[in-house]
Amino acid sequence: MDENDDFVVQDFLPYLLNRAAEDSSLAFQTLYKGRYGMLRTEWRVLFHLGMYHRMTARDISTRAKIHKTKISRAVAKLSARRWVIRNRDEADRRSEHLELTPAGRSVYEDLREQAKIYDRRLTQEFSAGDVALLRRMLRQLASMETSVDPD
Amino acid sequence: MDENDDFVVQDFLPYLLNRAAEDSSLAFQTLYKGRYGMLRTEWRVLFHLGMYHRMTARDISTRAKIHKTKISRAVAKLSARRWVIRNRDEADRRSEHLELTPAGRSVYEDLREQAKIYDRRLTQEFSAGDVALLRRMLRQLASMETSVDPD
DNA sequence: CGGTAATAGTTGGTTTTGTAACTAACAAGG
DNA sequence: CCTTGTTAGTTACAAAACCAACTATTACCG
Repeated sequence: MDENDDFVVQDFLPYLLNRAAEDSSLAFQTLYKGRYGMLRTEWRVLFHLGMYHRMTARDISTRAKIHKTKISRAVAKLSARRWVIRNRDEADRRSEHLELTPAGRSVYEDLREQAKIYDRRLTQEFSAGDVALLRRMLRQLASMETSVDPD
Repeated sequence: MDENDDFVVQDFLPYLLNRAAEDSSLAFQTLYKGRYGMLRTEWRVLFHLGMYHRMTARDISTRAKIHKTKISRAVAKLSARRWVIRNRDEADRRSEHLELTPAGRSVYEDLREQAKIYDRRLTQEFSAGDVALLRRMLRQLASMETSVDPD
């Protein structure tokens, strides 16, 4: 237990990441919460459907690494609000395909626009190169693929 | 709502930050949970006391941006385990000064060592310069001061 | 086929968090 | 002093997350 070495827990990467994540998410959270009464998981499910147009709960679970129970409840709410439509797969009746309704899509479009603005505000104090590097490192830390694989 | 512009929500910084934070914290979380049955807030309180030796709940709240109810509960648990000692401030009997016991300090020392190792593992695939930049950017995004101000 | 295992999604019960109200102690102005 | 306001910390109740067991359906394999 060497007391006088260089590592300080305040620089511990998971700590810094969590702090940055919490703080940077806060204002945007109040936006989708206040404007649409959505929870974070609902917003995440919504934007995945906005991007990929047609996914099963399992697809979202795999891609976004969200547990299936959270997705199940999020989809239930989104579907009750008629923002998402569920279509049972007739070839495999266990799973169902999810899609945004036009109403759901307009919510998505709105929040996507807001996210874009918000993202710019967060990154404006950094150089474009630094921001690009930051995103690359974050993706790698999250063991996400850098490339966007098609369906 | 321009569909074919460049912004994709998957690059949304709060999303990337949250994913990286969750994934990078996971293994370490199982460590302090499994080894000491601690929650994240308890670990955070512990390491703040490990660094600063003597703080009030409010000090921790301010510095770590943790809500006072969470700290209250964390301190209650840490104190029940005799890892933290509470000393009421006789000049202002509302607040109490918190310190690690020897047992608490040895838990801290152990976890700090583990954190150091874990941090190295997380960052080893990046260059030292990139990691330094990453930490700087994360601190800035969390609106934390870069300098460590003394008590 | 028939039985066991695996998968998609849901539900229930327990923890954990978040929010608001609370107690106790101090501060400040009349 | 004594009312009003503020601060440190705790507690209670509601919302959300977590984990385990459950149903329904398909896959595998003797």
